[in-house]
Amino acid sequence: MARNKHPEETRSLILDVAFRLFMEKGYEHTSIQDIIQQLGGLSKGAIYHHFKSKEDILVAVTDRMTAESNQMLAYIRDRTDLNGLEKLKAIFKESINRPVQDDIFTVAPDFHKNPKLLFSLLQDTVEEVAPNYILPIIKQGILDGSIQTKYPEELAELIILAGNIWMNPMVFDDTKERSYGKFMIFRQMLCGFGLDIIDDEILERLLELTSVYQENK
Amino acid sequence: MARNKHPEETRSLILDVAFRLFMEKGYEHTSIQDIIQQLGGLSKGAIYHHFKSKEDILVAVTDRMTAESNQMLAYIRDRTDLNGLEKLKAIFKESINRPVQDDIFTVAPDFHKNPKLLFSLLQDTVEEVAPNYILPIIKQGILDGSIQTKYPEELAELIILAGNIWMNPMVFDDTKERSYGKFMIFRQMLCGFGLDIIDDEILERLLELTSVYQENK
DNA sequence: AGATACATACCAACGTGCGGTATTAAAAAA
DNA sequence: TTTTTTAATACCGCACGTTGGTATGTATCT
Repeated sequence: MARNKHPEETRSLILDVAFRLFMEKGYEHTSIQDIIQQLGGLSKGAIYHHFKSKEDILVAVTDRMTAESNQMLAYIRDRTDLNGLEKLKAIFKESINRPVQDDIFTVAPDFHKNPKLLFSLLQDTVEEVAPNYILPIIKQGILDGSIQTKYPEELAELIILAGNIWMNPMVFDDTKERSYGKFMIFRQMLCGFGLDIIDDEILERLLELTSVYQENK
Repeated sequence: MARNKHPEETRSLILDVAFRLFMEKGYEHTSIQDIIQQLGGLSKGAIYHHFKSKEDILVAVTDRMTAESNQMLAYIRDRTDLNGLEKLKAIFKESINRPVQDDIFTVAPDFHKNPKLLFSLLQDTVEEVAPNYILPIIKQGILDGSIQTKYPEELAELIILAGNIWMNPMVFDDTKERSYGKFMIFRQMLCGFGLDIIDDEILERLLELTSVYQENK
């Protein structure tokens, strides 16, 4: 096969295929051969030209998964018209409405059988999202008086872990009822921290989303 | 090598070695060969006589890790002299004092690089511990009036996930200060659910433990 | 005799490295 | 400006070492 003028497209194609296969069959049960076959004409050398290892592909895949979401987080974090509490509220509202989730929903992945991918997401949540996006917001909230806590780092981590991982209906394959219960408990937890950021509008949208996920399986 | 009169000892030995290696190098970077070498004289046939796959060894390892803890949970769950809230308190007190943790602490494992093992523990927590041990206690608490919630399943899951996974200093390699902060946030969370089960005695013991872990690394 | 507890030899599949080739864009020469 | 050279890039495809797993053999137990 001839050389491609736009290598980024090849790279992107590899990621497309890898993402789909990782979701469908799991990272560990997807071989480089599998990716090559679905790629149509490309060779092993091509893959190892663009990525230095299979694990490197996984990193790129998860990066692309979270990139869009992180952009939104950065935007809200850097707004100047909201106080800390309002920013938190905005984040949960947006993270539910944004299509990042929809993309993933259409694949209907099984994190249930994908420890590596889940772990990757966990890591990203704890090492990137919590300290770089949620923490600054909470710190601002402490300064402007809208949030009270003596342990902002840990609060940031707990909130985003619960919200992003535990509440994600894909991770533990929750039923609609289960998701609803989780959400109510999550809401109560936030209230316990003095964070009353979940309103009925958000709640409704969440129930819609979980329905979509249920139907697509 | 001659045949062993007590095959359970061989089985146990395999698990000992596997456990140590899984902790030190991670499940995926531990090969069957590695285990054989550290086993001293035993062969591949021996391993595959006692376990049907590498994954099967992992399951056995995690089972052994949680067995002791689960026994304690069952004991407290079935006591008749405590109400629900008191049982919850007893559980957190015991889970910190019990030596299961100490065993693990001496190895100073890196869950940080061990997606499979962490996932295994996560699964056990959600599918075994939460529904079979914590949930019955919460349900009892609802009946006897010591606990109030409309979503016992989800509350059980969140509490035990936070307590067993998030608060475990090994999972995300926390510093002493980090552990302290997490614990305080955890305490506040529980209070938010009307569960005032963390007293100063528990808090002190926890700080001791995390110190031990820090020194052993 | 038959089940158990291993040892040995082997296999297919895997991730990865590498020598080679075709294609391109940029620099140099005309 | 056009042509030529150069060096980097995009890709091929096979070979290599390792991996998890199996089939078969053998000694030892009940």
